[in-house]
Amino acid sequence: MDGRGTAGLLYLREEEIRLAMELLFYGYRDFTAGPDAILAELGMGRAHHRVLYFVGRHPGITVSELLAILRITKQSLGRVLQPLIAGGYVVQSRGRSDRRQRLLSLTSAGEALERRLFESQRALLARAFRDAGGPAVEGFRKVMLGLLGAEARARVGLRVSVAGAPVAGKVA
Amino acid sequence: MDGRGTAGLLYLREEEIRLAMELLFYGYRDFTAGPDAILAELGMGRAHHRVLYFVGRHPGITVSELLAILRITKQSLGRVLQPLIAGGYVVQSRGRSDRRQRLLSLTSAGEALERRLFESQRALLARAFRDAGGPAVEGFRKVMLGLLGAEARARVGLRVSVAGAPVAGKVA
DNA sequence: CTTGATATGTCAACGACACTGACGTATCCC
DNA sequence: GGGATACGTCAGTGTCGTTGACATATCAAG
Repeated sequence: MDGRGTAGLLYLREEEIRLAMELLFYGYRDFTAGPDAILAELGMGRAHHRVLYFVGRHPGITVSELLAILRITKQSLGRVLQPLIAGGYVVQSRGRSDRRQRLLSLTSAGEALERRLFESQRALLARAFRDAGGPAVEGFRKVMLGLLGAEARARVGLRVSVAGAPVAGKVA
Repeated sequence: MDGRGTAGLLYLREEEIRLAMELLFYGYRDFTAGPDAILAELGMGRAHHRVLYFVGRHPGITVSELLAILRITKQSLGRVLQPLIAGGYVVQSRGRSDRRQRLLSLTSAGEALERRLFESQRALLARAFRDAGGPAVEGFRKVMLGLLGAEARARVGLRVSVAGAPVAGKVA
């Protein structure tokens, strides 16, 4: 009736791809809206959140490692890290084996703020997970993992493969 | 053995949430890397891509509608729209029923560029979909939809519910 | 036909967050 | 001692968002 033939499949395929693109665009934006609002009140932005998050996840992380995760320059990190240190959210300590390193950790104030930002996103994500159901969450992880480059996949890959399973060992 | 009791469940739950957060962070970044590189060669950025994308999706869209989708100010849009018009990627035409409106459409050059950007992301997304499998893709859509706010959900919600089904009607 | 609302454009200033390039210091390691 | 490494910082630039103010064209209603 429409004479599309195989082109019809390509059309649907493209629609599926574009739908996913829009879900990622809107989803990422709405997912970050909560923390953005909280941070704005404190005169901070998304870059501060990222530092708080990864320092919280990796206490004692070096500046170099943090730069590699965020993929920004040290100049960019400095602009956001200094206020966090001055504001009492992050502390530096010299490396024990290598005294050139500055190991970063959260203060209790830093932990509290990171927790507050986390809870904002946790609420949204937990609701989305609950509404979608367990198998859907598993599918979500699979697809998202496929979007990661080699470097990022190496960072989270192991955790994806065991997510949901009651593993007692360290997950970091 | 570790005496966690119910706290253990909460711990795993939090790990699951943090994993999703990191997947979204790394995934969004790596997903946009392809277009970013192409656009950089043309002296454009991600904002130009978004305009090209949504104008391509909605030929004849008004400036107001585009602003509502992107959630930016007209000043921000202007800075990115003017170069696209000057570069011959987008054309404006006065609205027929309302001559105040400037309806936006892509030129053939605009369509070609949008197509090039699209193909870059399509390749990545198609591979992720294929590797993950059909049910996983369905789960991905469900979870992502749950992250959208009411406004964005109204824009893509209908399409999500019928995605994958061979619907002949209009999908926009 | 005047008048108020609407759609759009634009000037100016600013802020957040990224970049390159260059340089300095402390420390490590050979 | 000397080169490499880890980190910090100064200076300049670019993208992309913001607010505020103002101009113009057009619509829609009294």
